[in-house]
Amino acid sequence: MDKVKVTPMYAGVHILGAPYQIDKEYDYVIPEQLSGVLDVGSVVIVPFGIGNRHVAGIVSSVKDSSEYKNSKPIIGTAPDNLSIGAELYGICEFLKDRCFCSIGEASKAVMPSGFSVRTSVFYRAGSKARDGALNESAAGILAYVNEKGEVSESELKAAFDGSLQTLKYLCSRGYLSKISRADCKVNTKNDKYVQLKLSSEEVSELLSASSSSFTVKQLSAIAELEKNPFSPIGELRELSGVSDAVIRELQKKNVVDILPIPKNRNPYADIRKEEAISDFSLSECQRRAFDTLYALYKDEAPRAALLHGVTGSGKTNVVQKLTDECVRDGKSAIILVPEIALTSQAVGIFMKRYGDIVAVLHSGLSAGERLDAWKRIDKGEARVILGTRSAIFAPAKNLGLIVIDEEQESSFKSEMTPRYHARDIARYRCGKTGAFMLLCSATPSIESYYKAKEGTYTLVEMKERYSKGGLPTVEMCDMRDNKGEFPLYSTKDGVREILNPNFPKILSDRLLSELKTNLENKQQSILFINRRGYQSFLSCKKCGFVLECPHCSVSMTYHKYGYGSGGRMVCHYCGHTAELPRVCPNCGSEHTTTLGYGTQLLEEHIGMYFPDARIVRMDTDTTSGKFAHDRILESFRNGEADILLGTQMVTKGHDFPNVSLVGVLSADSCLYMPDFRANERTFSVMTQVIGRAGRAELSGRALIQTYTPDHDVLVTSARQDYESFYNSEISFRRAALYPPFCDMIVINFTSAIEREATLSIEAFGRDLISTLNERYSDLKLCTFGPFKAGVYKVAGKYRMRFVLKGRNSKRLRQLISEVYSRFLEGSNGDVSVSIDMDPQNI
DNA sequence: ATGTCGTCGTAG
DNA sequence: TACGACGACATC
Repeated sequence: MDKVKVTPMYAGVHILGAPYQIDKEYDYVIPEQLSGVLDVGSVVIVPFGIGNRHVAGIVSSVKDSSEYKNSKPIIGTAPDNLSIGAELYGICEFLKDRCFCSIGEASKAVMPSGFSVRTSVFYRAGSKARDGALNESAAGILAYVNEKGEVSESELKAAFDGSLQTLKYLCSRGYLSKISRADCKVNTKNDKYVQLKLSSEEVSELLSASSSSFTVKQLSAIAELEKNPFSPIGELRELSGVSDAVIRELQKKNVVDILPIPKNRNPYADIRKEEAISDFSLSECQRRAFDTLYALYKDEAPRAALLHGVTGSGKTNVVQKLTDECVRDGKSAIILVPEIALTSQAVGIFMKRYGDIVAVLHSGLSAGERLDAWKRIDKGEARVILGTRSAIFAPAKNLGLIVIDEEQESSFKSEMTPRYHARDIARYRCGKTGAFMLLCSATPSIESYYKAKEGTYTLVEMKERYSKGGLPTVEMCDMRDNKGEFPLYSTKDGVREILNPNFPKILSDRLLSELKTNLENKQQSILFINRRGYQSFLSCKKCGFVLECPHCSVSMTYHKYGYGSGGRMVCHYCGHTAELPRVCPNCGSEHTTTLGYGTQLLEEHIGMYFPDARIVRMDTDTTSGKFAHDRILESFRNGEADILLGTQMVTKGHDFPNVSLVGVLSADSCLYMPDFRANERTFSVMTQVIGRAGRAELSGRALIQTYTPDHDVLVTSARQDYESFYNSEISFRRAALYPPFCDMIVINFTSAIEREATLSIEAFGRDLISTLNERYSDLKLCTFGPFKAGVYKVAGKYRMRFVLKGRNSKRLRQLISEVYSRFLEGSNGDVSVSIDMDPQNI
């Protein structure tokens, strides 16, 4: 007898737009025409709710029976039968369990790109219209719909304002019927560019005219545009020192166009696989590491390893050789890097090596590009996947290897819902597929190193530098002894004038003389400083007032624009800007002053000491444009500048053969942050930035300016002595009960209404503690709070938090999920809650 | 979230 | 008696 093939008749579906409390599997009938087409992970359109609104859902199971008696039928599928597949659907469930998000929110993180489904509502003539008196507006709407046949709700709203009640009335009386339709969209992201519409003659005429109808700011924007007549609006804003409003004004005056340009330039188009793969051989040390890792990779069981190698030990080479093997075996590899800026470098290396089977995934790509890459991976055409955090969701087929480079970086943790850590997803995927997970770092996170020591991961160490230069020599520069910088004089017109009387003493004599030496020897230097902007705050000498952002509880930073005197106060949290006040807003005194220093001031300062030095500054303000990052690094690498100064960005794994000096301006500003990971981060940053010196032939040296030269973290990082640092840090973590000896859960409450935030977090806390005592007393859990977040107010919203310490067990997550759902059911939307498992910032 | 249904208060 | 506001309730 022939086997009868049973086609499943029902599909379990999760509604994508459903909030957490009601996010569960709903059973739908699979209609005839869709039988056999649907599978776990398929995106479908279904009727939902009493009004049968058409909404998007994702198939979570297919089955031939359902408990539920009144299942509705599935309407249809997304275009191209879009499906994330069973493996990625599994990740969504994992995310829901770990991050307390809905399947819909999880799938948004996992799906190819800005895919979205919008439901629109239409009205058409009803079937059973009764006669009767209609008021004027109802009759008008009815006539309008009857004439057009079918009209969208948005059109009706526009044509007859506020007609919602009337529409409802007409529907309930059968005059009209409501139709819901869902359409799927792939959003295109745009960059705003400004295009100058004047010729250079017209511009010079404008600029030289004694009086004109343009303001100073408008003219400075035009002058800047002349140099680059087509530039991103953000870059123009920074370079010319004007706000968007000024640029919009120019648009009104018909001098510029503001154009939305889809982010669709493919930055990697011109990189092609080289004819012959430029091969290299591994050093003895690298070879040993590779052999161990290769054996683990070959093992069928899921394995994980931590590759700990000092800066410059050539971890990338080992990773490449391992990827070679993975590719040769016909498997896929996912390689994660911490930042977009680092992808281009990696892309160069990998494209040349593997050509067309490389796919790149990161948030800087256009929606179309990302969808493209996603599909190539999904079809199995691309097998070497390179990207940032979200690339961990790549639909790789036959996964063999996941590499996380610089695994300690906090950028692997998402700060948006779902607040996942790429490392956890990697572990989950490797567990499911038997792939090999490799974490790489010169300064591993304490958690990972602990796991490696405990044997959860295999620890592989590389202690030798690949290059000849050896480790840089490090010198602590005790700023308490610093006698101050030598004064600079100008002798213009025979008058001796001190040029830098008001500058804070931020550079030690040592650093200045080393910089001088380097300039004379035509070698390059890198300076690292932790703050951007010109000066960190504005304060009144008379009353002590400090200018705060009106929307946030932080002080505003002074930013100088260009090298004129113009500048504005900027909030680094919400982006709000304000004029520099002439007098103290509190007491009216004229004796206000700006204090502290940032990248801009340092740049200006260095420029005064070394007028002939070519300096580039790299911080978020100078890297807003697309590829600005690459451009700056490339020009520095090519020797077009002598000194590179900037924030964290300058510390990341770039190879600069001609850099022999690294200076850290204020090592102390990284320490003493109110975060239990402050030491770890400082150690990591210090080690990385020191490691920038002396990569090739040159021997390097590093100068660390500090007020606490004996600080354990600085001393150990100066020696590049991770082991000692780890030992002291791990005993602190053990004593104070911090990860890895517990898991932390932070529950954040945010509301524009201060009282609401306080009241709801208190209610939540009460419910949590009583539920814990009554029904979860078996859990060992410490609760702290509620208290205000470190920065209480951001962008006008008050933030409260509740902190839990305990073991991240199934049962703990159940408790949290239960209390969270209960809270959501009773909430009115004034307060938003987010739950963060093992946050990177406390 | 979103929409429906039932109960209650107030205007007519 | 009738209509609108508000809360409970369900979503396959």
